[in-house]
Amino acid sequence: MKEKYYITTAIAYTSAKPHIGNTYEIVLADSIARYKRLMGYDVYFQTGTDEHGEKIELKAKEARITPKEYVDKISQEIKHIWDIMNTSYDKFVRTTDEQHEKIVQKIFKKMYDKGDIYLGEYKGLYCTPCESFWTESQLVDGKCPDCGREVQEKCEEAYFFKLSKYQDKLLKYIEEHPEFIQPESRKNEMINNFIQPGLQDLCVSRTSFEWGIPVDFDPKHVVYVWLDALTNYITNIGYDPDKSSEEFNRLWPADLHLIGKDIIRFHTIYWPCFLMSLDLPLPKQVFGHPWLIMADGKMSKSKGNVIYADDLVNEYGVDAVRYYLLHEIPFTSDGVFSKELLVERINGDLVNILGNLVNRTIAMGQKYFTGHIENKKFNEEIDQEVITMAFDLADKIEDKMNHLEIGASIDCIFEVLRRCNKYIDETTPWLLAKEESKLNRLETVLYNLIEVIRICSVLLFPYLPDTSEKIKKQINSSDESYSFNDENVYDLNTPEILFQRIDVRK
RNA sequence: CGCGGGAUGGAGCAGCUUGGUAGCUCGUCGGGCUCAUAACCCGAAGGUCGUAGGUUCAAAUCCUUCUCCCGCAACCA
Repeated sequence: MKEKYYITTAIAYTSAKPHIGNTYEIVLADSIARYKRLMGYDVYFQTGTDEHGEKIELKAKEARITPKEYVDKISQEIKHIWDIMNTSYDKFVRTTDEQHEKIVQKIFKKMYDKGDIYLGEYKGLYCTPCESFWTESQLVDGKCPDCGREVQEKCEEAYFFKLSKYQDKLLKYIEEHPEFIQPESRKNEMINNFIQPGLQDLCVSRTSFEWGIPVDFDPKHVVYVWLDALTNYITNIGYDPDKSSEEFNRLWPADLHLIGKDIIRFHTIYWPCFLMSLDLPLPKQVFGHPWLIMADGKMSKSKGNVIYADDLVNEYGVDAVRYYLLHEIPFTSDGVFSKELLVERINGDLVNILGNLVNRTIAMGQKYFTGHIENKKFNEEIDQEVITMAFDLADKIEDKMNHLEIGASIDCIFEVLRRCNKYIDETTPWLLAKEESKLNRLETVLYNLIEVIRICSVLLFPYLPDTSEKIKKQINSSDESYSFNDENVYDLNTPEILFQRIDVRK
Protein backbone atom coordinates (compact mmCIF):
# COMPACT_ATOMS: atom_id res chain seq x y z
CA MET A 1 0.00 0.00 0.00
CA LYS A 2 1.20 3.47 -0.85
CA GLU A 3 2.33 5.69 1.94
CA LYS A 4 0.00 8.62 2.57
CA TYR A 5 1.06 12.24 2.51
CA TYR A 6 -1.30 14.85 3.90
CA ILE A 7 -0.42 18.42 3.00
CA THR A 8 -2.40 21.61 3.63
CA THR A 9 -2.16 25.28 2.90
CA ALA A 10 -3.56 27.72 5.38
CA ILE A 11 -7.13 28.48 4.45
CA ALA A 12 -7.27 31.90 2.83
CA TYR A 13 -9.14 34.65 4.62
CA THR A 14 -12.07 35.85 2.53
CA SER A 15 -11.68 39.53 3.21
CA ALA A 16 -10.44 40.41 -0.28
CA LYS A 17 -9.23 38.95 -3.53
CA PRO A 18 -5.74 37.47 -3.02
CA HIS A 19 -2.80 39.19 -4.73
CA ILE A 20 0.22 37.49 -6.25
CA GLY A 21 1.95 37.28 -2.89
CA ASN A 22 -1.03 35.51 -1.35
CA THR A 23 -1.01 33.15 -4.30
CA TYR A 24 2.50 31.92 -3.63
CA GLU A 25 1.45 29.47 -0.95
CA ILE A 26 -0.96 27.44 -3.05
CA VAL A 27 1.61 27.10 -5.83
CA LEU A 28 4.29 26.12 -3.37
CA ALA A 29 2.00 23.51 -1.84
CA ASP A 30 1.02 22.30 -5.27
CA SER A 31 4.62 21.71 -6.30
CA ILE A 32 5.21 19.66 -3.17
CA ALA A 33 1.98 17.71 -3.59
CA ARG A 34 2.75 16.95 -7.21
CA TYR A 35 6.29 15.98 -6.34
CA LYS A 36 5.14 13.57 -3.65
CA ARG A 37 2.69 11.99 -6.08
CA LEU A 38 5.50 11.58 -8.58
CA MET A 39 7.48 9.82 -5.87
CA GLY A 40 4.64 7.39 -5.37
CA TYR A 41 2.90 8.79 -2.31
CA ASP A 42 -0.83 8.69 -1.88
CA VAL A 43 -1.22 12.45 -1.53
CA TYR A 44 -4.15 14.27 0.00
CA PHE A 45 -3.85 18.03 -0.57
CA GLN A 46 -6.32 20.33 1.14
CA THR A 47 -6.88 24.04 0.81
CA GLY A 48 -9.84 26.38 1.17
CA THR A 49 -11.17 29.55 2.71
CA ASP A 50 -11.54 30.94 6.21
CA GLU A 51 -14.76 32.90 6.23
CA HIS A 52 -15.78 34.05 9.69
CA GLY A 53 -14.84 36.98 11.86
CA GLU A 54 -15.54 40.58 12.58
CA LYS A 55 -13.60 41.89 9.62
CA ILE A 56 -15.82 39.97 7.21
CA GLU A 57 -18.93 41.17 8.99
CA LEU A 58 -17.77 44.76 8.52
CA LYS A 59 -16.78 44.30 4.89
CA ALA A 60 -20.17 42.80 4.11
CA LYS A 61 -21.89 45.65 5.84
CA GLU A 62 -19.95 48.14 3.75
CA ALA A 63 -20.93 46.26 0.62
CA ARG A 64 -24.55 46.16 1.85
CA ILE A 65 -24.81 42.42 1.49
CA THR A 66 -24.96 39.59 3.99
CA PRO A 67 -21.72 38.09 5.28
CA LYS A 68 -22.60 34.83 3.58
CA GLU A 69 -23.10 36.55 0.24
CA TYR A 70 -19.82 38.32 0.73
CA VAL A 71 -17.80 35.20 1.51
CA ASP A 72 -19.50 33.20 -1.24
CA LYS A 73 -18.21 35.72 -3.71
CA ILE A 74 -14.68 35.97 -2.38
CA SER A 75 -14.35 32.26 -1.79
CA GLN A 76 -15.26 31.68 -5.40
CA GLU A 77 -12.70 34.25 -6.53
CA ILE A 78 -10.02 32.53 -4.50
CA LYS A 79 -10.91 29.11 -5.85
CA HIS A 80 -10.86 30.57 -9.34
CA ILE A 81 -7.32 31.88 -8.87
CA TRP A 82 -6.18 28.56 -7.39
CA ASP A 83 -7.54 26.93 -10.55
CA ILE A 84 -5.92 29.45 -12.83
CA MET A 85 -2.62 28.60 -11.17
CA ASN A 86 -3.24 24.99 -12.16
CA THR A 87 -3.06 23.68 -8.61
CA SER A 88 -3.99 20.08 -7.91
CA TYR A 89 -5.73 20.30 -4.54
CA ASP A 90 -7.92 17.36 -3.65
CA LYS A 91 -10.40 19.31 -1.58
CA PHE A 92 -11.34 22.97 -1.28
CA VAL A 93 -12.92 23.50 2.11
CA ARG A 94 -14.92 26.38 3.55
CA THR A 95 -15.42 27.20 7.20
CA THR A 96 -19.06 28.00 6.45
CA ASP A 97 -19.67 24.39 5.44
CA GLU A 98 -22.35 22.92 7.65
CA GLN A 99 -20.36 19.82 8.55
CA HIS A 100 -17.39 21.91 9.65
CA GLU A 101 -19.55 24.18 11.80
CA LYS A 102 -21.18 21.22 13.46
CA ILE A 103 -17.87 19.57 14.33
CA VAL A 104 -16.39 22.84 15.60
CA GLN A 105 -19.29 23.12 18.03
CA LYS A 106 -18.68 19.58 19.19
CA ILE A 107 -14.97 20.28 19.60
CA PHE A 108 -15.71 23.40 21.64
CA LYS A 109 -18.09 21.41 23.83
CA LYS A 110 -15.60 18.60 24.27
CA MET A 111 -12.92 21.01 25.40
CA TYR A 112 -15.40 22.67 27.72
CA ASP A 113 -16.52 19.38 29.24
CA LYS A 114 -12.92 18.43 29.72
CA GLY A 115 -12.28 21.64 31.62
CA ASP A 116 -9.84 23.02 29.04
CA ILE A 117 -12.28 25.76 28.15
CA TYR A 118 -13.81 27.77 30.97
CA LEU A 119 -15.98 30.86 31.27
CA GLY A 120 -14.07 33.88 32.47
CA GLU A 121 -13.75 37.57 31.97
CA TYR A 122 -11.83 39.26 29.24
CA LYS A 123 -10.17 42.35 30.59
CA GLY A 124 -8.79 44.73 28.09
CA LEU A 125 -8.35 48.26 26.94
CA TYR A 126 -11.46 49.22 25.09
CA CYS A 127 -12.25 52.08 22.75
CA THR A 128 -15.99 52.62 22.97
CA PRO A 129 -16.52 54.60 19.75
CA CYS A 130 -14.54 52.01 17.76
CA GLU A 131 -16.00 49.09 19.71
CA SER A 132 -12.57 47.52 19.77
CA PHE A 133 -10.24 45.99 22.30
CA TRP A 134 -6.58 46.88 22.00
CA THR A 135 -3.47 45.49 23.55
CA GLU A 136 -0.91 47.63 25.31
CA SER A 137 1.49 47.25 22.41
CA GLN A 138 -1.08 48.24 19.82
CA LEU A 139 -1.79 51.59 21.39
CA VAL A 140 -0.31 54.75 19.91
CA ASP A 141 0.79 57.11 22.70
CA GLY A 142 -1.51 55.22 24.99
CA LYS A 143 -4.51 55.95 22.81
CA CYS A 144 -6.67 54.12 20.30
CA PRO A 145 -4.63 53.56 17.13
CA ASP A 146 -7.76 54.03 15.00
CA CYS A 147 -9.32 57.22 16.32
CA GLY A 148 -6.71 58.51 18.76
CA ARG A 149 -9.14 58.75 21.65
CA GLU A 150 -8.70 57.52 25.19
CA VAL A 151 -9.24 53.84 25.92
CA GLN A 152 -10.82 52.41 29.07
CA GLU A 153 -10.41 49.17 30.92
CA LYS A 154 -13.37 47.00 30.22
CA CYS A 155 -14.49 43.53 31.24
CA GLU A 156 -16.49 41.20 29.11
CA GLU A 157 -17.65 37.65 29.62
CA ALA A 158 -15.68 35.23 27.48
CA TYR A 159 -14.55 31.65 27.23
CA PHE A 160 -10.89 30.89 27.67
CA PHE A 161 -8.76 27.99 26.60
CA LYS A 162 -6.16 26.74 29.07
CA LEU A 163 -3.05 27.17 26.99
CA SER A 164 -0.99 27.25 30.16
CA LYS A 165 -1.92 23.66 30.90
CA TYR A 166 -0.10 22.43 27.79
CA GLN A 167 2.92 24.67 27.70
CA ASP A 168 5.41 22.22 29.16
CA LYS A 169 4.22 19.43 26.94
CA LEU A 170 4.39 21.73 23.91
CA LEU A 171 7.91 22.89 24.72
CA LYS A 172 9.02 19.30 25.10
CA TYR A 173 7.47 18.37 21.77
CA ILE A 174 9.13 21.26 19.95
CA GLU A 175 12.50 20.49 21.46
CA GLU A 176 12.26 16.79 20.70
CA HIS A 177 11.14 17.39 17.11
CA PRO A 178 13.60 19.85 15.60
CA GLU A 179 11.97 19.49 12.18
CA PHE A 180 8.53 20.50 13.52
CA ILE A 181 8.93 24.25 12.99
CA GLN A 182 10.58 25.38 9.77
CA PRO A 183 12.62 27.45 9.20
CA GLU A 184 14.37 26.81 12.46
CA SER A 185 14.87 30.48 13.36
CA ARG A 186 11.10 30.69 13.76
CA LYS A 187 11.28 28.02 16.39
CA ASN A 188 13.42 30.28 18.55
CA GLU A 189 10.98 33.14 18.14
CA MET A 190 8.14 30.98 19.38
CA ILE A 191 10.05 29.54 22.31
CA ASN A 192 11.68 32.76 23.46
CA ASN A 193 8.78 35.13 22.90
CA PHE A 194 5.86 33.00 23.94
CA ILE A 195 6.48 29.66 25.54
CA GLN A 196 9.39 30.44 27.85
CA PRO A 197 7.78 33.56 29.37
CA GLY A 198 4.67 31.46 29.99
CA LEU A 199 1.56 31.07 27.89
CA GLN A 200 -1.49 33.07 28.83
CA ASP A 201 -4.86 31.43 28.47
CA LEU A 202 -6.44 32.25 25.15
CA CYS A 203 -9.77 33.95 24.74
CA VAL A 204 -11.69 31.67 22.40
CA SER A 205 -15.10 33.27 22.14
CA ARG A 206 -16.47 36.65 21.12
CA THR A 207 -19.67 38.44 21.89
CA SER A 208 -18.94 41.71 20.11
CA PHE A 209 -20.05 40.46 16.69
CA GLU A 210 -22.15 37.68 15.27
CA TRP A 211 -20.51 36.36 12.12
CA GLY A 212 -19.08 33.10 13.40
CA ILE A 213 -19.99 29.68 14.64
CA PRO A 214 -22.22 30.05 17.70
CA VAL A 215 -21.25 28.26 20.88
CA ASP A 216 -24.21 25.87 20.95
CA PHE A 217 -24.62 25.82 24.71
CA ASP A 218 -24.24 29.61 25.04
CA PRO A 219 -25.27 31.14 21.71
CA LYS A 220 -24.51 34.76 22.46
CA HIS A 221 -20.88 33.73 22.01
CA VAL A 222 -19.32 32.86 18.68
CA VAL A 223 -16.25 30.66 18.47
CA TYR A 224 -12.97 32.51 18.08
CA VAL A 225 -12.04 32.42 14.40
CA TRP A 226 -8.71 30.73 14.92
CA LEU A 227 -10.24 27.82 16.79
CA ASP A 228 -12.73 27.68 13.94
CA ALA A 229 -10.10 28.01 11.20
CA LEU A 230 -7.37 25.74 12.52
CA THR A 231 -9.70 22.84 13.07
CA ASN A 232 -10.43 22.78 9.33
CA TYR A 233 -7.44 20.47 9.05
CA ILE A 234 -9.32 17.75 10.93
CA THR A 235 -13.02 18.50 10.50
CA ASN A 236 -12.79 18.08 6.76
CA ILE A 237 -11.15 14.68 6.80
CA GLY A 238 -13.66 13.09 9.12
CA TYR A 239 -12.74 14.02 12.65
CA ASP A 240 -15.61 13.70 15.11
CA PRO A 241 -15.22 13.86 18.88
CA ASP A 242 -17.65 10.97 19.11
CA LYS A 243 -16.28 8.79 16.38
CA SER A 244 -13.83 9.75 13.66
CA SER A 245 -13.87 8.22 10.21
CA GLU A 246 -11.33 5.72 8.92
CA GLU A 247 -10.22 8.34 6.46
CA PHE A 248 -9.31 10.53 9.40
CA ASN A 249 -7.35 7.79 11.11
CA ARG A 250 -5.47 7.15 7.89
CA LEU A 251 -4.61 10.78 7.14
CA TRP A 252 -3.99 12.32 10.53
CA PRO A 253 -1.51 13.60 11.62
CA ALA A 254 -0.80 15.90 8.69
CA ASP A 255 2.65 15.62 7.19
CA LEU A 256 2.96 19.30 6.38
CA HIS A 257 1.08 22.50 7.14
CA LEU A 258 2.27 25.12 4.73
CA ILE A 259 1.58 28.63 6.05
CA GLY A 260 2.82 32.20 5.82
CA LYS A 261 5.42 33.36 8.30
CA ASP A 262 2.86 35.73 9.82
CA ILE A 263 0.72 32.95 11.26
CA ILE A 264 3.36 30.66 12.68
CA ARG A 265 2.24 31.40 16.22
CA PHE A 266 -1.24 30.11 15.58
CA HIS A 267 0.04 26.92 14.02
CA THR A 268 2.86 26.08 16.37
CA ILE A 269 1.35 27.14 19.68
CA TYR A 270 -2.43 27.35 19.64
CA TRP A 271 -3.01 24.51 17.19
CA PRO A 272 -0.80 21.96 18.95
CA CYS A 273 -2.41 22.83 22.28
CA PHE A 274 -5.88 22.39 20.82
CA LEU A 275 -4.84 19.02 19.45
CA MET A 276 -3.38 17.94 22.76
CA SER A 277 -6.63 18.86 24.39
CA LEU A 278 -8.41 16.58 21.92
CA ASP A 279 -5.82 13.84 22.56
CA LEU A 280 -4.74 13.91 18.94
CA PRO A 281 -1.20 13.63 17.60
CA LEU A 282 0.50 16.79 16.37
CA PRO A 283 1.29 17.54 12.72
CA LYS A 284 4.75 16.46 11.65
CA GLN A 285 5.86 19.77 10.22
CA VAL A 286 4.82 23.40 9.94
CA PHE A 287 6.66 25.52 7.41
CA GLY A 288 6.25 29.28 7.72
CA HIS A 289 7.28 30.42 4.28
CA PRO A 290 8.54 33.92 3.49
CA TRP A 291 6.62 36.40 1.38
CA LEU A 292 6.78 37.78 -2.08
CA ILE A 293 7.07 41.53 -1.75
CA MET A 294 7.37 44.37 -4.20
CA ALA A 295 10.56 46.36 -4.64
CA ASP A 296 8.91 49.15 -2.64
CA GLY A 297 7.75 46.88 0.14
CA LYS A 298 4.66 44.89 0.97
CA MET A 299 1.83 44.96 -1.50
CA SER A 300 -1.03 47.13 -0.39
CA LYS A 301 -3.94 48.93 -1.92
CA SER A 302 -2.89 52.22 -0.40
CA LYS A 303 0.50 51.95 -2.08
CA GLY A 304 -1.21 51.02 -5.31
CA ASN A 305 1.30 48.29 -6.01
CA VAL A 306 -1.03 45.32 -5.91
CA ILE A 307 -0.61 42.71 -8.64
CA TYR A 308 -2.93 39.79 -9.15
CA ALA A 309 -2.02 36.33 -10.33
CA ASP A 310 -4.78 36.08 -12.92
CA ASP A 311 -3.60 39.24 -14.67
CA LEU A 312 -0.05 37.92 -14.82
CA VAL A 313 -1.20 34.55 -16.10
CA ASN A 314 -3.18 36.24 -18.85
CA GLU A 315 -0.13 38.19 -19.87
CA TYR A 316 2.67 35.65 -19.43
CA GLY A 317 1.15 32.20 -19.05
CA VAL A 318 0.66 30.06 -15.99
CA ASP A 319 3.97 28.22 -16.01
CA ALA A 320 5.97 31.43 -16.30
CA VAL A 321 4.25 32.74 -13.19
CA ARG A 322 4.65 29.43 -11.38
CA TYR A 323 8.32 29.39 -12.31
CA TYR A 324 8.83 32.85 -10.91
CA LEU A 325 7.07 32.13 -7.64
CA LEU A 326 8.76 28.81 -7.05
CA HIS A 327 12.19 29.84 -8.20
CA GLU A 328 12.59 33.37 -6.87
CA ILE A 329 11.39 33.07 -3.30
CA PRO A 330 14.15 31.81 -1.00
CA PHE A 331 13.63 29.47 1.92
CA THR A 332 14.03 32.02 4.71
CA SER A 333 14.03 35.53 3.34
CA ASP A 334 11.38 37.35 1.33
CA GLY A 335 11.47 37.34 -2.45
CA VAL A 336 11.04 40.44 -4.56
CA PHE A 337 8.60 40.76 -7.40
CA SER A 338 8.73 43.02 -10.40
CA LYS A 339 7.61 42.58 -13.96
CA GLU A 340 11.15 43.32 -15.11
CA LEU A 341 12.48 40.42 -13.08
CA LEU A 342 9.67 38.19 -14.31
CA VAL A 343 10.51 38.97 -17.92
CA GLU A 344 14.19 38.43 -17.17
CA ARG A 345 13.47 34.95 -15.82
CA ILE A 346 11.18 34.09 -18.69
CA ASN A 347 13.69 35.13 -21.34
CA GLY A 348 16.80 34.02 -19.52
CA ASP A 349 15.68 30.63 -18.24
CA LEU A 350 12.47 29.46 -19.83
CA VAL A 351 13.11 30.74 -23.34
CA ASN A 352 16.90 30.60 -23.71
CA ILE A 353 17.80 27.57 -21.67
CA LEU A 354 14.75 25.31 -21.70
CA GLY A 355 12.66 26.32 -24.70
CA ASN A 356 15.53 26.81 -27.08
CA LEU A 357 17.18 23.52 -26.08
CA VAL A 358 14.05 21.50 -26.71
CA ASN A 359 13.42 23.35 -29.92
CA ARG A 360 16.88 22.97 -31.42
CA THR A 361 17.14 19.33 -30.42
CA ILE A 362 13.83 18.33 -31.95
CA ALA A 363 14.55 20.43 -35.01
CA MET A 364 17.77 18.50 -35.57
CA GLY A 365 16.00 15.20 -35.05
CA GLN A 366 13.52 16.18 -37.73
CA LYS A 367 16.09 17.58 -40.07
CA TYR A 368 18.58 14.72 -39.94
CA PHE A 369 16.39 11.67 -39.26
CA THR A 370 12.86 12.86 -40.08
CA GLY A 371 12.08 12.54 -36.39
CA HIS A 372 12.87 8.88 -35.90
CA ILE A 373 15.61 8.43 -33.31
CA GLU A 374 16.94 5.22 -31.84
CA ASN A 375 19.89 4.66 -29.59
CA LYS A 376 22.67 3.53 -31.93
CA LYS A 377 24.99 3.38 -28.92
CA PHE A 378 27.93 4.97 -30.67
CA ASN A 379 28.90 6.58 -27.43
CA GLU A 380 32.03 8.53 -26.73
CA GLU A 381 33.76 9.60 -23.56
CA ILE A 382 32.32 13.07 -23.88
CA ASP A 383 28.76 11.76 -23.45
CA GLN A 384 29.36 10.50 -19.97
CA GLU A 385 29.07 13.72 -18.01
CA VAL A 386 25.67 14.72 -19.26
CA ILE A 387 24.29 11.20 -18.92
CA THR A 388 25.60 10.92 -15.39
CA MET A 389 24.02 14.24 -14.49
CA ALA A 390 20.69 12.98 -15.73
CA PHE A 391 21.13 9.79 -13.75
CA ASP A 392 21.82 11.71 -10.56
CA LEU A 393 19.14 14.34 -11.04
CA ALA A 394 16.28 12.61 -9.23
CA ASP A 395 18.40 12.03 -6.12
CA LYS A 396 19.60 15.60 -6.05
CA ILE A 397 16.07 16.88 -6.31
CA GLU A 398 14.87 14.55 -3.61
CA ASP A 399 17.46 15.92 -1.25
CA LYS A 400 16.37 19.49 -1.93
CA MET A 401 12.67 18.73 -1.80
CA ASN A 402 13.01 16.95 1.51
CA HIS A 403 14.30 20.23 2.88
CA LEU A 404 11.50 22.16 1.13
CA GLU A 405 14.04 23.93 -1.05
CA ILE A 406 11.85 24.26 -4.10
CA GLY A 407 13.89 26.88 -5.95
CA ALA A 408 17.05 24.82 -5.54
CA SER A 409 15.24 21.76 -6.90
CA ILE A 410 14.34 23.60 -10.06
CA ASP A 411 17.92 24.83 -10.32
CA CYS A 412 19.09 21.22 -10.39
CA ILE A 413 16.99 20.62 -13.49
CA PHE A 414 18.22 23.76 -15.20
CA GLU A 415 21.79 22.81 -14.46
CA VAL A 416 21.26 19.67 -16.54
CA LEU A 417 19.53 21.63 -19.30
CA ARG A 418 22.45 24.03 -19.45
CA ARG A 419 24.80 21.09 -19.68
CA CYS A 420 22.78 19.79 -22.62
CA ASN A 421 23.28 23.05 -24.47
CA LYS A 422 26.98 22.71 -23.89
CA TYR A 423 26.89 19.09 -25.02
CA ILE A 424 25.48 20.19 -28.35
CA ASP A 425 28.40 22.52 -28.86
CA GLU A 426 30.85 19.83 -27.84
CA THR A 427 29.46 17.24 -30.24
CA THR A 428 28.61 19.63 -33.13
CA PRO A 429 25.80 17.57 -34.65
CA TRP A 430 25.66 19.82 -37.72
CA LEU A 431 29.19 18.73 -38.61
CA LEU A 432 28.44 15.03 -38.01
CA ALA A 433 25.48 15.38 -40.34
CA LYS A 434 27.78 16.24 -43.20
CA GLU A 435 29.49 12.86 -43.21
CA GLU A 436 27.69 9.63 -44.05
CA SER A 437 30.05 7.65 -41.82
CA LYS A 438 29.09 9.65 -38.75
CA LEU A 439 25.33 9.27 -38.89
CA ASN A 440 25.27 6.57 -36.21
CA ARG A 441 27.24 8.82 -33.94
CA LEU A 442 24.92 11.70 -34.75
CA GLU A 443 21.85 9.65 -33.94
CA THR A 444 23.43 8.56 -30.66
CA VAL A 445 24.08 12.16 -29.71
CA LEU A 446 20.51 13.13 -30.46
CA TYR A 447 19.24 10.12 -28.57
CA ASN A 448 21.23 11.11 -25.52
CA LEU A 449 19.86 14.62 -25.72
CA ILE A 450 16.26 13.59 -26.11
CA GLU A 451 16.50 11.04 -23.34
CA VAL A 452 17.99 13.61 -20.98
CA ILE A 453 15.34 16.13 -21.98
CA ARG A 454 12.70 13.48 -21.32
CA ILE A 455 14.04 12.90 -17.80
CA CYS A 456 14.04 16.63 -17.19
CA SER A 457 10.48 16.93 -18.41
CA VAL A 458 9.34 14.17 -16.05
CA LEU A 459 11.02 15.82 -13.09
CA LEU A 460 9.82 19.25 -14.14
CA PHE A 461 6.20 18.20 -13.86
CA PRO A 462 5.67 19.22 -10.21
CA TYR A 463 6.75 22.77 -10.94
CA LEU A 464 5.69 23.42 -14.53
CA PRO A 465 3.03 20.80 -15.27
CA ASP A 466 1.82 22.26 -18.57
CA THR A 467 5.33 22.68 -19.93
CA SER A 468 6.25 19.18 -18.85
CA GLU A 469 3.29 17.79 -20.77
CA LYS A 470 4.11 19.88 -23.82
CA ILE A 471 7.65 18.56 -23.94
CA LYS A 472 6.50 14.97 -23.54
CA LYS A 473 4.08 15.52 -26.38
CA GLN A 474 6.72 17.05 -28.63
CA ILE A 475 9.16 14.22 -28.07
CA ASN A 476 6.17 11.88 -28.25
CA SER A 477 7.07 9.91 -25.15
CA SER A 478 5.00 8.29 -22.45
CA ASP A 479 8.00 6.99 -20.51
CA GLU A 480 7.54 8.47 -17.02
CA SER A 481 10.65 6.99 -15.47
CA TYR A 482 13.34 9.38 -14.35
CA SER A 483 16.39 7.27 -15.01
CA PHE A 484 18.29 7.09 -18.28
CA ASN A 485 16.70 4.45 -20.50
CA ASP A 486 18.90 2.97 -23.27
CA GLU A 487 16.11 1.39 -25.21
CA ASN A 488 13.56 4.06 -26.01
CA VAL A 489 12.56 4.66 -29.61
CA TYR A 490 11.47 8.17 -30.49
CA ASP A 491 9.25 9.39 -33.26
CA LEU A 492 9.37 13.11 -32.64
CA ASN A 493 6.55 15.49 -33.33
CA THR A 494 7.03 18.90 -34.86
CA PRO A 495 8.82 21.30 -32.54
CA GLU A 496 6.68 24.09 -31.15
CA ILE A 497 7.74 27.15 -29.23
CA LEU A 498 7.43 26.40 -25.49
CA PHE A 499 7.87 29.96 -24.29
CA GLN A 500 7.60 33.03 -26.43
CA ARG A 501 10.32 35.57 -25.96
CA ILE A 502 9.08 38.76 -24.32
CA ASP A 503 10.19 41.86 -26.14
CA VAL A 504 11.88 43.99 -23.48
CA ARG A 505 11.49 47.22 -25.36
CA LYS A 506 7.75 47.40 -24.94
C1' C B 1 21.85 44.89 27.20
C1' G B 2 14.18 41.48 25.16
C1' C B 3 14.86 37.15 21.39
C1' G B 4 16.50 35.72 16.57
C1' G B 5 18.45 36.22 11.40
C1' G B 6 21.65 38.79 8.04
C1' A B 7 25.95 42.09 5.85
C1' U B 8 30.50 38.04 0.11
C1' G B 9 33.11 41.43 -7.24
C1' G B 10 27.69 46.26 -10.66
C1' A B 11 22.80 43.19 -9.10
C1' G B 12 20.84 38.70 -6.69
C1' C B 13 22.66 34.54 -4.06
C1' A B 14 25.97 29.88 -2.44
C1' G B 15 30.10 28.76 0.63
C1' C B 16 30.55 29.25 7.17
C1' U B 17 28.29 23.02 10.88
C1' U B 18 33.68 19.45 9.75
C1' G B 19 39.27 26.49 9.04
C1' G B 20 43.65 25.53 3.89
C1' U B 21 43.56 27.88 -4.08
C1' A B 22 36.33 32.64 -3.05
C1' G B 23 31.67 29.50 -6.43
C1' C B 24 26.78 30.26 -9.19
C1' U B 25 23.07 33.15 -12.12
C1' C B 26 22.50 37.94 -14.41
C1' G B 27 25.14 42.26 -16.30
C1' U B 28 29.90 44.23 -18.97
C1' C B 29 33.92 43.22 -22.60
C1' G B 30 36.32 39.86 -26.22
C1' G B 31 36.05 35.36 -29.10
C1' G B 32 33.64 30.84 -31.33
C1' C B 33 29.51 28.40 -33.70
C1' U B 34 25.22 28.34 -37.05
C1' C B 35 21.13 22.97 -35.25
C1' A B 36 18.01 26.71 -32.54
C1' U B 37 13.28 31.54 -30.22
C1' A B 38 19.66 37.51 -32.36
C1' A B 39 19.18 31.82 -28.95
C1' C B 40 23.91 28.44 -27.67
C1' C B 41 29.32 27.63 -26.29
C1' C B 42 34.29 29.50 -24.65
C1' G B 43 37.35 33.25 -22.40
C1' A B 44 38.38 37.98 -19.69
C1' A B 45 37.81 42.06 -16.38
C1' G B 46 35.80 42.97 -11.55
C1' G B 47 35.81 40.99 -4.45
C1' U B 48 41.39 43.53 1.51
C1' C B 49 34.13 38.15 2.00
C1' G B 50 30.35 45.15 6.94
C1' U B 51 34.08 47.15 11.09
C1' A B 52 38.01 46.57 14.81
C1' G B 53 40.68 43.05 17.42
C1' G B 54 41.85 37.79 18.95
C1' U B 55 42.90 32.23 18.31
C1' U B 56 45.91 29.52 14.47
C1' C B 57 51.32 27.66 10.42
C1' A B 58 46.57 29.17 7.97
C1' A B 59 39.97 32.50 8.95
C1' A B 60 34.59 34.36 4.45
C1' U B 61 34.67 30.05 7.73
C1' C B 62 36.07 29.83 15.10
C1' C B 63 35.87 33.82 19.43
C1' U B 64 35.02 39.07 20.97
C1' U B 65 33.81 44.70 19.86
C1' C B 66 31.22 48.07 17.09
C1' U B 67 28.02 49.78 12.82
C1' C B 68 23.95 49.03 9.65
C1' C B 69 19.57 46.08 7.75
C1' C B 70 15.54 42.62 8.73
C1' G B 71 12.05 39.33 11.45
C1' C B 72 9.44 38.34 16.17
C1' A B 73 7.68 40.56 20.88
C1' A B 74 -0.07 37.03 21.77
C1' C B 75 -5.77 37.27 21.87
C1' C B 76 -7.12 41.78 14.09
C1' A B 77 -6.88 37.64 11.03
